[in-house]
Amino acid sequence: MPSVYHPKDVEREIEEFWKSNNIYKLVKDKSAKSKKKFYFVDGPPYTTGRIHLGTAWNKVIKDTILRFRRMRGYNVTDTPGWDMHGLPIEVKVEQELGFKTKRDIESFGIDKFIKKCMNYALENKEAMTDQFKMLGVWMDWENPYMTIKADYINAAWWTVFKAHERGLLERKKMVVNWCPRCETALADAEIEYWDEEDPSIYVKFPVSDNTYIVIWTTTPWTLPANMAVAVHPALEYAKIKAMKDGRIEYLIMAKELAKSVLEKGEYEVYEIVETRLGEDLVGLGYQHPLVDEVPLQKNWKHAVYMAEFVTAENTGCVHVAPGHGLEDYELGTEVGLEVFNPVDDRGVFTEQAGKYAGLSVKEANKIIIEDLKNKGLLLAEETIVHRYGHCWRCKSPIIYRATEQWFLNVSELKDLMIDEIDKVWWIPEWAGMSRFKDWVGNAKDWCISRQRYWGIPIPVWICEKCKKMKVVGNIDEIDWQNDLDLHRPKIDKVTFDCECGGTMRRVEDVFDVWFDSGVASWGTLAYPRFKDEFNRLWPADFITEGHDQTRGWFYSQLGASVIAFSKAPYKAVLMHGFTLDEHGRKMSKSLGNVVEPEEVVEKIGVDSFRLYVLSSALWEDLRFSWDEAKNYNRLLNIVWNAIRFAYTYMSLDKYKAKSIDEVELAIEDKWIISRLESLNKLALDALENYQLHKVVRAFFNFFVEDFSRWYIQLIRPRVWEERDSPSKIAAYTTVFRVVDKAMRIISPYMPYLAEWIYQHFVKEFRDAKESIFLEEFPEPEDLIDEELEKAMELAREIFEAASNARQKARRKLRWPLKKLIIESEDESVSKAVKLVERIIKSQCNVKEVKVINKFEKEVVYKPNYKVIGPLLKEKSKEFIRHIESLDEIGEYVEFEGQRFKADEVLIKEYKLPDGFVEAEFTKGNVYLYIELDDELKKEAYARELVRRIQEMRKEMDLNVEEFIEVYVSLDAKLVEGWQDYIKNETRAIKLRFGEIDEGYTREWKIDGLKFKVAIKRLDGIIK
RNA sequence: GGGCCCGUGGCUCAGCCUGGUUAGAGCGCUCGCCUGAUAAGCGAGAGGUCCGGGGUUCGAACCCCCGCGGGCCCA
Repeated sequence: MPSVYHPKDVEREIEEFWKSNNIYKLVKDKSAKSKKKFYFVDGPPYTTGRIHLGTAWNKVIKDTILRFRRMRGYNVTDTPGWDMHGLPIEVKVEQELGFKTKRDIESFGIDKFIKKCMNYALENKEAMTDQFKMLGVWMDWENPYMTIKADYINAAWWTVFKAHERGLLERKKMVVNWCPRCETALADAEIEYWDEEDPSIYVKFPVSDNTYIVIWTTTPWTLPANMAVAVHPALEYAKIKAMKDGRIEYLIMAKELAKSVLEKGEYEVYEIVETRLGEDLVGLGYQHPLVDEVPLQKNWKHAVYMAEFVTAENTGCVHVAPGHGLEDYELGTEVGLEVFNPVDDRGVFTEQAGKYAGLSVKEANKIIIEDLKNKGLLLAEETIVHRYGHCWRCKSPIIYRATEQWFLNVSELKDLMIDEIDKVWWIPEWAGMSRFKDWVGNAKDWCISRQRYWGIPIPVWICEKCKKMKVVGNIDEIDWQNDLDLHRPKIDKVTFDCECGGTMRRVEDVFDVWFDSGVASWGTLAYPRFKDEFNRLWPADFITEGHDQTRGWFYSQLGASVIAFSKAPYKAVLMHGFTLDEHGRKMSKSLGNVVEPEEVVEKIGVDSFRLYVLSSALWEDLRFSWDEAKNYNRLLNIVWNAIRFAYTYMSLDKYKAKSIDEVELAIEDKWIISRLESLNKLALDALENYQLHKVVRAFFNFFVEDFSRWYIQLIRPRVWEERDSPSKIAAYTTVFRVVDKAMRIISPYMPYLAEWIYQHFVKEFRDAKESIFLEEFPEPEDLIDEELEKAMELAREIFEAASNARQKARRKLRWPLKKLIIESEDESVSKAVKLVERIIKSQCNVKEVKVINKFEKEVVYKPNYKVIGPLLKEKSKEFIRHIESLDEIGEYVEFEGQRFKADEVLIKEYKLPDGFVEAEFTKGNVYLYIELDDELKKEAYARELVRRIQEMRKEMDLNVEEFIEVYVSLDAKLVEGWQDYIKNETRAIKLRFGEIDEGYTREWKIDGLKFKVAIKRLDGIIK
């Protein structure tokens, strides 16, 4: 084994091994034989071309779960998916071609444009596949599901057909989010909000000559489409007589808001002349403020209506434009207002807007404000910073427009959806029960149509003559040749003959891309073209995505599935967090804080990366910290070194695996085996319950803390015993069991290193499978001994306390000490210590360990001057002398007829007997006797000498098994009785004291005593 | 305005569901130790109003309520 863990080498070797031996396929074949199914559906990443840290995290979670399930004997579905349609790609291609509007696309040619989009998606898919593979993600990369393929499109069409059958598909005029750049409708899920500065104006709508009703708006451009004013029925409104620049006006607005509005309008004096409830204002007519500029407005009557959505904010009177607001539209439909929308697809005013025709809404804002000012209708003008919606792809501010769109009426299915949410296992629970339910509870009908090109064509054909509608639910109803045929513009040429003799043509729209992925749980199985797999697998056993998918994929899938099957499409959903930078900010190019997965993997290796991202609660955001990530590399290095230590000796001794029943286990062996089984139990439970982070912690706690830092230290002497020593074989057997099992447990998390260890360590000592991933995930065995685990815990605590005491007394661990006294009132301590006494002795390097209830200490009372002084003043000295004369001190001290509480006037101190140093542990104290007698000193010197000879052997670069001759310029008496020990430890054939002979020589110092050591190597001489 | 989540040493995070020793870990810092796992490793020390306030309880980081701060989503 190489002396240092180089993740790159490990990854390269294992990747090559997997590839040339077809391991993934072997694992799949094995998995395929199982009857236990595990249907996982991949949330398809959008083919943007590069994965980021979040996507990497996402796939690592999935891969870890899938590897675990395969090892648990499940037949795992691991089809990866790709989300390949939609605006993001269109926008990218448009940018590449320098296009500004849809007209550019039309003149370029839709067919060529679609081809570009398709190539773009396919190329990106390839690039991203490589990136995922680089993370060790084992999925069926050769056979992914793609939203652009015929089978998949068929699934989408079939779903819409189902909706149609159930009367849930509807074309209706509705106010929708509209992107003026992309010239299409957008779903709520496609809107990004951020703060933006907008005008905030108060406008007077003329009721009569000098009377006005005052409204407020941040979108002056919607005023040309104003049709009404809404007031809240129960709100109190006031008519106010107000004066400004010598003119008197009567203004109508909510009474409680009047003051602030009038101040904004800089009115000098004002008084309320009349108040009325909102409901009493209904029917009050007014003149459209821009009637001269928008002549069409003359055709309609404008008046006040009441509406519940009005709140006591701004003026309490709401400008209503049914063509530009959802609530406005709903009110308009209710009371029969005209839905006037003089804005076209590009966000430009049409001829209907009179004076404003040809202006974009943004440009019109300024001019409209100017016009209102000139007409004396602008009460006040300010700006406001508020959250405004933007197109998720091109970032343009959206507008609201009433247009004809296709809807899935999912709001009718809300109750069913919520019932289904209850049946799903959510991890964490609040992801579904609180967050998701809240979103679904507010769900509106789903606008699934987009006026775009690169998407699944909506399979609705309408007769030009009689308007009869046909929904195609099966792609075989039309003539198609290859997988990618079913796109625009080809599909647009397909027509059907109508019964009426007319021709049916397809509506031009394509689907909202969220609808694509919404059908993934059956689309990936090519249902309904093929039914077997679907019948066997559906619904999904497990999905996992980030919390942004609450309104995204969790929702689109639930909606589509409830339409198609009246049932949730998944049984368990793990919601994970976002990756943020280490300060908790979003990673973004503009902030310059983006960390690329490649960079991380390059620096610390795939396994470290995977362990890092799986180490904290998955549903919480991950603040990426380089220091933390690097730490996992360090931990793996410890794992490596621990295994390397064992490997060195086990391979030297040509160890062959034995069962633990065949050897006589020492107490520490039984202990680490018990710990191993505890880990096994915890890991299995955590993985089955999707608590992935718990395993990472437990694993390192076990492998680094228990195994490397403690167990290996305990067995070191056993490892150096002669070749056939049963105690050594028992240690090897234990080590082997630990490594073998622990690697299988952690292999889903760190596939490369675990496989490497399996190939180079496990296979060396036992018959093994071709790959660790052909092994079973270990089943916990009944070898947990809690009493022993507790006892060992205590031993470690005592060791730490003893180390602490040594540190205080400056006694190196290498120097043996006479005795260690453990003081504890806890009955269990003495029992536990007995169990592990040998270990405590050897680790603490003491000759004797004793447990007692009470360590006798001399009690010394010292006067508490701080208290005594102020209390007794000039008598203090006398009092102190009195105390010093007492032989014994009870609870009270009598002095000149007064009683003092002893613990108030005295400070009680304990004095340890000479030679002892104290330290505490959780269940008591330890007392270490640190005085050295001659015998101990000889041993200490011997150990010091051994240490130095070893150091020199290393400097000479000697083989571990090589023999030497040693000369030491010391008096042999100093190590009397320890000469054999020294020879044994250093593999010295000869050990001479006195004069230095020849060989490699160095000067040393022990305890201030200077001397020389010379070492001669004995080439070729074997004892 | 509403929903959800988060707030624990300088930093990154466990623990909270299911209340119970002296609240843990890693990193960083200081001081040591060990060493044929050695371009490693280990220990100790310092460092905490568990966001604040109230409540329930014999007992609250944990359960409840009210605030404050941050994030996401909605209006």
